[in-house]
Amino acid sequence: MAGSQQGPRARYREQTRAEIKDIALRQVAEGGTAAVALTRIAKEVGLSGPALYRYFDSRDALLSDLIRDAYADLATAVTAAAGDLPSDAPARERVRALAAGCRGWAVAQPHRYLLIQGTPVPGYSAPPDTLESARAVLAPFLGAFHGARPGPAVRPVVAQTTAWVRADPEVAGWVARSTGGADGEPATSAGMDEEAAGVALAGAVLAWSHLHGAVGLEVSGQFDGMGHDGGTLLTAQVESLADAFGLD
Amino acid sequence: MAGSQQGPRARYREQTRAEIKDIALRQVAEGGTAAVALTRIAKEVGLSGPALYRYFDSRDALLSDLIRDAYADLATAVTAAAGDLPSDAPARERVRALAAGCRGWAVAQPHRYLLIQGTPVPGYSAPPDTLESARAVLAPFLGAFHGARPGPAVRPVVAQTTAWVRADPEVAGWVARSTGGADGEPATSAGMDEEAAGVALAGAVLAWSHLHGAVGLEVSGQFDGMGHDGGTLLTAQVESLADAFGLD
DNA sequence: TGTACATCAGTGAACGCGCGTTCACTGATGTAC
DNA sequence: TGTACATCAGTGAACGCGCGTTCACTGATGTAC
Repeated sequence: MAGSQQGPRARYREQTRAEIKDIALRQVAEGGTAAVALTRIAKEVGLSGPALYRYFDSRDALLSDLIRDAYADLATAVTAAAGDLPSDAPARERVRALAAGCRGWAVAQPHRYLLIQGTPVPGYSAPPDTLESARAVLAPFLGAFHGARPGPAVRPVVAQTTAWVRADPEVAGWVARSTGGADGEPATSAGMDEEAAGVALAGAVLAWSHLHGAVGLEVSGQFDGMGHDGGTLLTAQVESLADAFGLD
Repeated sequence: MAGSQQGPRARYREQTRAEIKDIALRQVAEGGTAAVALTRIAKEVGLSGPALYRYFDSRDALLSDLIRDAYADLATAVTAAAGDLPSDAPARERVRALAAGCRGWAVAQPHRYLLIQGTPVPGYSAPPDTLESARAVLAPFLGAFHGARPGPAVRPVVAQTTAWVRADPEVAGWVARSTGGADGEPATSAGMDEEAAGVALAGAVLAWSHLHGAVGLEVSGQFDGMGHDGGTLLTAQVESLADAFGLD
């Protein structure tokens, strides 16, 4: 009834879908998004070209799926990194772990990271649920920055995110839920909590930007031959960020 | 004799080359690197397809030129931003100006920035002089971070860059030259100066990473609908960086 | 100033390629009575 | 348990397309004497 129980036909179908995606991912790894070609996928999976249309509506639909999966997977990795910590771990350590988890995932499969972060694909518009997945990645960071004491350097960002939270109740609700506040609390309406939400959101967005910078440079190979370790760079940025937010 | 004096034939040639590049750039803006098509360029510029081969050896050669130009142009913009400052401006202000200059250039022509920073193009290897251009972009930052006092958060990066400077005399020479030290000084060999070079280089690399993060997120449109201003984010990161390096 | 020659811009035809996608059709697998 | 029907996976042929690039060739523009 829940759909998890499925006949052999449906199972085989999922299996083939997965195989198609695997091959497509390998093509991404080898030549970027532009190198994904249904014709070659079909050949490799042992099907005729048109047969692929039983599994994906179009090439774009396939790409959308890959991006969706990558986001979801990254979110899982980051969440797992948070889960490995003792629940009383200090905020700074949480941020460290989250950042390291994110980088670890990206470095292990650069092509999938580029799928998320890379140049928008020509003529291709991201699937709408991407936003939701992006939020899933950010959510753990919100918790880590909840209750932080932002210093002067980052205060303008806090002001901006606070305004954002105030203006968009939907975002406010998301932040409130993600910072682990009980669902019952009216976190959305109380003025004090809006400010706290702004702080948490500012931290998360800044963390995301730091990650995008350090990991992006590393993954796109800009440090090759520079004798540079991307991890060191990211760590430095994360520590600076933690300092700027007065984390313990 | 210097080649700047040229006949009308050569001038017309340069003009056509420029026109071809303009159209190619517009194609990049509209659909990414993959959308650059010689056939369509030829049609638009009023030539037959094969005629383009009088101006560029191949499609890859054309793309290389675009990337080269973008790098050079960004370097010019950043250098100009540095030049607008009074020569006795404090280091923090220098970094601010440099970062703002870089972002300004990128935001004004996002597609060219993506050409530099974006996902590596499938099957395309960057032209060798890219490295030199990248250095030209970084050079002004070296000057700004020269003589900085790095705090604990960024010290691991400094250690790494110092080791790098020590190991690669060519890089050491570049840093020495770019920090405005007189060419006569043996900046490469003296131990004290190697440390200073490491500090400057660490600052520059970190600045680059911060820029890549904030500007990259903004340019690839990840803040759209977030009610977020990329400039605020970048400023916050730059101030944090300046703090971490103890800039005045 | 005029002529002979070299250089260069540009053409049109042709190459083969792989691409995404549609269509009408076949055979196997499930489902309902 | 057996039969009738619906669903689904997969095929092969065909579509038109735009692409990068090569080739042999023409005509205009410069250069040398």
